[in-house]
Amino acid sequence: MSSSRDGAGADPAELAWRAMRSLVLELHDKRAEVTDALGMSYIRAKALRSLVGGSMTMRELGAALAIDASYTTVVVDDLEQRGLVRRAVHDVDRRVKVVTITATGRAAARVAQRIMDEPPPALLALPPAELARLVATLTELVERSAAPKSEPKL
Amino acid sequence: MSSSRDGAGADPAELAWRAMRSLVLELHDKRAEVTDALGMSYIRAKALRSLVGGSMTMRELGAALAIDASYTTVVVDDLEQRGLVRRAVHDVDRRVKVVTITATGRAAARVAQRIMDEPPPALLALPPAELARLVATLTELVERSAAPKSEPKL
DNA sequence: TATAACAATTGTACGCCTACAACGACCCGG
DNA sequence: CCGGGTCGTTGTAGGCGTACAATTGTTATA
Repeated sequence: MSSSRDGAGADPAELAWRAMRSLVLELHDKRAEVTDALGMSYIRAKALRSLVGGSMTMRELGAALAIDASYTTVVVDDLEQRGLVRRAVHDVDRRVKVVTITATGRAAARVAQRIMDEPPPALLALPPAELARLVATLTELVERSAAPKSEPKL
Repeated sequence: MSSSRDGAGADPAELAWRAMRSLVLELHDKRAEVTDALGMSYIRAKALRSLVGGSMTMRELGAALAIDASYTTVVVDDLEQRGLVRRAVHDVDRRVKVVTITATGRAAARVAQRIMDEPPPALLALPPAELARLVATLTELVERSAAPKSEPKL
């Protein structure tokens, strides 16, 4: 019973994975920081970040946030009341509404983005060579984990 | 505006951090897997995992989960009704109740732990040398991030 | 012994999110 | 023009957590 003990995984891959999860989930909960700094729920901040790239329809925004259409209305209502977002009727199709981020909304989105992208101090203190290797390994892991849909030719 | 663009962070540390967050939060949402597999909320699964190490009082369990005393009652009520946990009055102090995990509860906790500890396939496919370097770097990051309380001597 | 302190419970109210039903306004094809 | 489909909205119900207030049973203290 030395290989499947309670909390002492000896497998290197498992060790790496647990360390990663610990860093992201426990040691540096950026999500909590964001909601705290902006005074809004995480999904609202995510909506703002989504809108930085350009205006979207309610439907598109809901899809981007993976939330229900009705809840999309609730979220946009809230953001609009805060003056972070504007709603306008689409020019050609008057059914759809186009959500556009405002200047203040953009500022809030920037704050959120900066908080989430700010690396832990320990990461900044890493020797350049070691950091470079880490980046190489991690980006490869991301690529190989992201939707391995039957290798897109190439 | 080439250094502070919208989503193209050039800083290596930032790249590493974003990759890590992407892996843990988006690409491999173990938390969702656990709640899905066990049919219970994450905090309930966390309660079970906490109890594997030994019985705890309601108060201790609440502290371990960082939840309110009243909500601790709710959680334990639920786990007890599922037969995953037992409540007993403390021998010496009859105010406190000792929560003990059952055999089935232990099995559920094991399932949860296994899901969360299971590394992404891409991580398992890494060359041993690269994996070893990754583990070394990550564990150091964890150590340096975890409560840097004025260097405990030594 | 009176009284304070503590553990657990119950109850209430709220915030956040999911899921679903129903509706009005609108577009589009027949 | 009419009927079917789409878009956004409103409403409802529920799960999950957080945060308090109040209560009961029990222990410790003055």
